[in-house]
Amino acid sequence: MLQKEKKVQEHRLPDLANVKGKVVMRLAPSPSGPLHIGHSRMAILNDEYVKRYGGELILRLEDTNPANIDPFAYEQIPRDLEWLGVGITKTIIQSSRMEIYYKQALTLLENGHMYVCHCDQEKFRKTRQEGIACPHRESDPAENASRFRKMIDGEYNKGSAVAVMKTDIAHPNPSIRDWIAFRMSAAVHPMIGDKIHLYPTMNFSVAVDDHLLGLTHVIRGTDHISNTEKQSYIFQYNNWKVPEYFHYGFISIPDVIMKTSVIRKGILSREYRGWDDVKLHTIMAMKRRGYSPETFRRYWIESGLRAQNATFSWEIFNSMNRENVDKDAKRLFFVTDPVKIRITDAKPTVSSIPFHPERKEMGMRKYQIGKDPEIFIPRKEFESVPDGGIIRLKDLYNVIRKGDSFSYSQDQTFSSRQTKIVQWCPENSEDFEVLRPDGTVDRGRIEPLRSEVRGISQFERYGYVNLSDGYGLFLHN
RNA sequence: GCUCCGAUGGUGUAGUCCGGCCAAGCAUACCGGCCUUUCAAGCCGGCGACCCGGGUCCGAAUCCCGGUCGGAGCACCA
Repeated sequence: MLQKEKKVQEHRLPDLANVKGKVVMRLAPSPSGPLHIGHSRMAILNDEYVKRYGGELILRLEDTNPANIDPFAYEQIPRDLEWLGVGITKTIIQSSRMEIYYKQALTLLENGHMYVCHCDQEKFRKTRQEGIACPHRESDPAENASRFRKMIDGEYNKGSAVAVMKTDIAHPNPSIRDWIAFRMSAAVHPMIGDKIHLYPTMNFSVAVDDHLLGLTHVIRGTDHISNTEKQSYIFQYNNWKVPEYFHYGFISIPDVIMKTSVIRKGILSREYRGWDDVKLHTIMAMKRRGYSPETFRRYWIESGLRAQNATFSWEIFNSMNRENVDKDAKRLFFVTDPVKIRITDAKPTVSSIPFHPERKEMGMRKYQIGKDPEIFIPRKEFESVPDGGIIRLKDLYNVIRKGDSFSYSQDQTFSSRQTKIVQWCPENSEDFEVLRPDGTVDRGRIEPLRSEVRGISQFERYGYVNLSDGYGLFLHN
């Protein structure tokens, strides 16, 4: 059967400014854990533009803070991106580029654009807040360079020396005044071990790499606006061509833990089974529940990249996903909190219900129903029928309540508006559990032919459920 | 406090750069209808918005000024 093509207005991302031929863009997650739904936005937006204009999409793993790295992320992030349909053309890891950063720093130091500062953290913060230069700011470039080499060699401890980018000590925005470009860390880096203890800060390595990689366009959140200005000093000092920047507004996603460190803690404490726990919104977890990658793409394209902040809408996201999964979702009856009822003196029959009302080629669900059958219906429905009341067992027949049992109704007419239509399961149905993302479990009975259903099913009058794991994972209504 | 940004219905957006085709489009939610069969699907229909005040102009959601409200940044995180 032909599905009527639904008229959906095509949302289109605005054009990028200043495109000359191909574009080079990047994704720059920190490997502190697998990607979650929040990351999927920047990934898809960048991917869309590279696909529109042609060019390169570079995955740059930003691991210059050894204290916040999970080795698993290095392998999982590419998998997450692949599942989302994001086409990476090149992957680089910042921790393997230390020599490059050091070299750039030395040049900046020698040209007097950076200095090594030995003020303690408190003092550094205070003088900068007041817009006062510390004595180290005017030290000799050659001396700065030699101190920096000592930092590389690990001759200073954490906190006793930092390398600072000279900007404008009286800049109206205090955070832009002489910002820290390198600091010492005692931590052992999971990828490069403990041989290196001098690390660039994000603003330094990002600026250097954005240039070296030849980025033409950078789209990132508004939270990076002041970083863009900080980074512009490096471009200026080196006389580098500045990429085109665009900052999009922050989207807050309700009921989602965005902090990877919090998730990791929950995994360690066994609150979550792992990164793909149904209570989580990592790409892994959402994939497992049954969301389709097209949903992510469509949602983020429709959201666009306005400078305005917004709230993520699960209603809209789920509605889009429903459109993606419904055509392949076989229907099944799932009876929660089941009550077994006997139907007396019924007309023996074979129930015959399509797996999908609009796709008859998917076949029928057939069950032999005898003369005095016992079946299951939801307790809620059972309790709402008064003695003598009538209910329609969906796709079967009408029954009338008689005390605690039911009798077959001679009158089989009904109206979907006036008669209660209820899903049911035959006696040989199985126990079944559905895990919900709020951590609760719905227990009930599922019809035997569930064994023929893989992937996502629509449990009629209940919701969409992913059956892949042998038990149910609730997707959405 | 300082720096910067934004403001279209319940929610998400289109339109704003280059003022008229916008008495504002789409989606979702909601409401109603349809359907011998999903009181959470499907189809059809309906309700619902340009933050406020001035200005420019024949004409403003769109341009200018002021106000209000909201947000982001102000780390030896990214």
